[in-house]
Amino acid sequence: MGEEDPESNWFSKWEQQLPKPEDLQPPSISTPSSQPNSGEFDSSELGGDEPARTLKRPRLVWTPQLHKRFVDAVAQLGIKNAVPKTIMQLMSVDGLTRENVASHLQKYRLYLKRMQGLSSGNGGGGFGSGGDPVTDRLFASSPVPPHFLHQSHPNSDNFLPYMPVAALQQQHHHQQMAGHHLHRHFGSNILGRQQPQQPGQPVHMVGAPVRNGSYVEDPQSGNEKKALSLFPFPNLG
DNA sequence: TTAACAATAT
DNA sequence: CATATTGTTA
Repeated sequence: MGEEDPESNWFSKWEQQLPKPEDLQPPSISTPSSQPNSGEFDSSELGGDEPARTLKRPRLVWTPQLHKRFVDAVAQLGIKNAVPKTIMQLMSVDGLTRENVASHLQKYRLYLKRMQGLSSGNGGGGFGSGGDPVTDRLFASSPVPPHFLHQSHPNSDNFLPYMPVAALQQQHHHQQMAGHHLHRHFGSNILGRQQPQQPGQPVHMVGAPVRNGSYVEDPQSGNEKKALSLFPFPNLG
């Protein structure tokens, strides 16, 4: 009885939160009658769901849209302030955690670094070693600000391009003391995370975790953990 | 204690 | 390979 299937809980809700299906809608999907609910599940599914903490969520699928917001946030913040927490807050993506951004940020930095050292005219048609076109595909789908490749001057403080970032408002409230639980009442937020929608861009979530394209594994059903990297990009094939 | 970062694991 | 997770340091 220990193991259960918390996935479908907040999961289905996330999907409903989709902002708008840009133009992706492959044929033969949308089969609502088939919810991968492996039967057994907790019947305590009242409005007091708090799956945000403690439960493991499926691997986040970084869609180009999500990455776009990521790069956008980093660009606005500047490399200097581009730290996971700030980026996450500026992205205003529901459900996104600091760890999620941190992990992606790490890879993104590697991507930038790689590009710097390798920006030698290799226009010849052949990507040299290591230059996996597939790997860059995601990052390539988003324009990388040029100043990203610059080194922050140790002396010059921050000269951010523009910082209307009122969203950086940190919750200078009582921080959750470790060792005690705190019951909270969520309104429309699925996750136990508050989203300070302040800045001029009251954008909501972008990017779906799963839906026509990527798929998350099923912990109960065998071991088929095949996350397909298929995003709706007819352009970048 | 939190958070960033690096290294590692899945 | 992509993301998660962990370890270490600030």
